[in-house]
Amino acid sequence: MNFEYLIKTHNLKVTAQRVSILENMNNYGHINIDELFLEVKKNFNNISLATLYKNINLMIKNSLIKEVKIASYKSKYEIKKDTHAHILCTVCNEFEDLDFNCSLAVDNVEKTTAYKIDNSEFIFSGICQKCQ
Amino acid sequence: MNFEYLIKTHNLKVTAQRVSILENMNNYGHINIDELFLEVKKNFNNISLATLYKNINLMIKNSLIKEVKIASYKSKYEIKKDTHAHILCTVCNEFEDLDFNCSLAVDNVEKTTAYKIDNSEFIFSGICQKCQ
DNA sequence: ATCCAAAACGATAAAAATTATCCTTTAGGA
DNA sequence: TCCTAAAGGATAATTTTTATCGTTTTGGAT
Repeated sequence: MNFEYLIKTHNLKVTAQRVSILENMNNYGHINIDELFLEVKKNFNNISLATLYKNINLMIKNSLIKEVKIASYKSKYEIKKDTHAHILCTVCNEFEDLDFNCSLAVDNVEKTTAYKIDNSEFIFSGICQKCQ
Repeated sequence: MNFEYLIKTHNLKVTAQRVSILENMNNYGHINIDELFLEVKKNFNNISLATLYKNINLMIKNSLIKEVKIASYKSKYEIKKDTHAHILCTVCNEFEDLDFNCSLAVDNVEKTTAYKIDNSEFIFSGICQKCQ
């Protein structure tokens, strides 16, 4: 994935710190602030936590990344892609994307509520096969 | 709704503060910590914010209430009931329950992933009819 | 009704998470 | 190469949440 291009097309200046943030989000799939801070520190020993927060907030505002809030866990951040559901194992804490057709549900809800839906969050949680 | 009974059956001692917390959650449907603090203060002028946090955490642990986390909003709390979806208007911030068949989706996901699902969160957001 | 221990309360301190400020450095267009 | 707006790091301040502690209350046993 070309992170420089991704940053540019979202009207932000390209910095090495930002590229590193996106690289790590991409490697992890989803990453929380503490994990991200540790990872980015490997490249930029003196990166400020404030810089991390500022970038995350800015990238969210500019629709480059997305925050996923999960009850009793820290927020996770991911690079924006097509709407997709998530599934969490509350035993091993594995958290993954799900191949689930969200648009069917969205269409249905738009019809019954007359809302214009522009975002939907689906989080399933339970116990994965390995942990059962 | 009998809140005393609800508290007792969840193995907690009945206090006037807890009843007030549940009453307000029930009245609002969903309420965040700040709103709840203001409301409960009307009955208990000297209630401590710490007490509110302690009770919320305890009631969550004992499955009496539930936290709903929403990106870029403060968490909302609601009395536990059957799994249901939520919908948010990002213009007027109205937040309501949705009559949406979650169990169909859960069944589907259980089959395709081999997870044992015990909870699911569905949050739709967009613009309600009035705000369009 | 009274007593008692565990639990809950309020006040407050402490810790954790997030944001703001300020000065220096850098990105990227002119 | 120059210049300005933006980004970085350091740090302070603010906000949010949790822990502590002494007092009070709940609810079961007497």
